[in-house]
Amino acid sequence: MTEPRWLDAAQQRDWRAYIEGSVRLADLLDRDLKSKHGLSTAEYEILVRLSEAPGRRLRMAELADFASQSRSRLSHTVARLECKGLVARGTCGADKRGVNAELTDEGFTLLEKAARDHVTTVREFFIDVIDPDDLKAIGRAFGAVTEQVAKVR
Amino acid sequence: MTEPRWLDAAQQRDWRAYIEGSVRLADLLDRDLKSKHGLSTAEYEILVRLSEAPGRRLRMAELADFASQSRSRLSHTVARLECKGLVARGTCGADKRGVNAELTDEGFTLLEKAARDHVTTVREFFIDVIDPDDLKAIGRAFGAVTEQVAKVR
DNA sequence: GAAGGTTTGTTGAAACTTCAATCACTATGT
DNA sequence: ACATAGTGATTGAAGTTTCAACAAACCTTC
Repeated sequence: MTEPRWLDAAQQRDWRAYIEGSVRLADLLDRDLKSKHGLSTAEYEILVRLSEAPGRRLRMAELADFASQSRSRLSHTVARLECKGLVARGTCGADKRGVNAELTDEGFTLLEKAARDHVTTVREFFIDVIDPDDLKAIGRAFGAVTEQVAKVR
Repeated sequence: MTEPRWLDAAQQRDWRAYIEGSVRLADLLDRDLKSKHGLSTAEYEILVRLSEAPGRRLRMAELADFASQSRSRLSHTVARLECKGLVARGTCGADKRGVNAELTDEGFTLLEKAARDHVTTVREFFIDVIDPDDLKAIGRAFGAVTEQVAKVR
């Protein structure tokens, strides 16, 4: 059994700080969104992506990709959002297999409110506690991570 | 309704890069651990914390804290780990409410194997694709995030 | 020393995610 | 034109997490 390249003390500290911080932050953001607007982070992410798409609509597969969710998970979640009246589903013209998810007016209104609170919380617990240069570093680093993960997918 | 302080373009780019990268990385690590060793990230985290504790044992509440999990979740997860024979539960002497979770030899052996593979994957998709200075920045930043989150809990 | 409040850990049900199977449609090759 | 494979999306069941309620032990204070 070949010995792996273990992390040195500093790398381990940084990696663990990241794990702990990211879990705690995700937890907090989730509770915040849920308590104030009844949305999970996953649902919020879906609404955001739809709101930015042309015509506020996207095919399920694209939406799944933008929101970093599996298709199955997206199906279930969109079904729930449809029940709440925040999203509507319809067939898209060309490909009869395709399904479009579209943000309803009600969904857009809710999202506008949720986004305001959300950005405030993101600032309070993330942006405003981080040195601006460190934030840039985070952007670079996680861009690289995404690229690397994409290579094997 | 007062207008919130929205993120500027660069902040938004960095924040989104982080969200996407962290979700994709967590996903990948989870699948990796599960396929190679049958462990979820949450279970792995628990085994790691136990392995580092004196006597390889910890009270449930401490373990929950170290592993950034709710007590309820920990109860369920430890129950599953106990079924698999990786962890054992016993009462702790002083406080009769307390329960100790202890890593079994079998659990330790599995963890040793899992940790080797895990560190390799963490390197491949995180450590080794990030500039060392950026990694330090991540450590600083998420340390600050953890502190800030801890203030309100 | 008993009442009231807090902490610890578990439980069951509800909500959510994952996994494998499936269905409907499209694309390809012969 | 037909068979075959591939793609898009959904489904139900199994597994996991969250939530609220609970019981047992501890702590305080009168």
